[in-house]
Amino acid sequence: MNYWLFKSEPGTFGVDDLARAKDATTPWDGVRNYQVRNFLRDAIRKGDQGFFYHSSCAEPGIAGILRVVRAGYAEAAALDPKHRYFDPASDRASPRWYSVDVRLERRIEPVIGLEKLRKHARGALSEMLILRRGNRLSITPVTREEWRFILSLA
DNA sequence: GCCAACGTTGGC
DNA sequence: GCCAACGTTGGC
Repeated sequence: MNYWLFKSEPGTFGVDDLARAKDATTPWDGVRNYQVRNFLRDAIRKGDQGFFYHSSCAEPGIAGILRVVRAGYAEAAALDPKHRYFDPASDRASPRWYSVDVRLERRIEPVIGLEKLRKHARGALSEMLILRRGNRLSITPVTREEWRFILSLA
């Protein structure tokens, strides 16, 4: 089983939105970066866990724990001409974009803030991609050690 | 294949 | 709103 960090802006879609969704489950869609697309298509498996990270907001940080309940499949939004994520270059036979389904396992309250994570940027979290300057990937891998360490901060 | 311009991201 | 960093685009 692998661990990931899923990043989203709560103003667009945050933990509260996921909690309200049916079965607290949603397709993680809208990814338009090829490196992250490859994670969705090839690496993220059913049963994997992830942190739900809130970015571009008043309190950036980890706000919940997710479970992947469906592995990568062709992103539906890219195939829907009426959807804002529609991409005419994607089709069902050879999809360009992928999504996985995630379910909210639990919230983390209070949020484990970015500030708190940074305190360990030279220690246990020295390899943490989210702490790297300029990192823009919306999904990043998390090691088992990082996962456990961060949970201990909660 | 290069690279400048542009758009997006995300912390502050 | 600002700015740094990065990915993508498109002319050449």
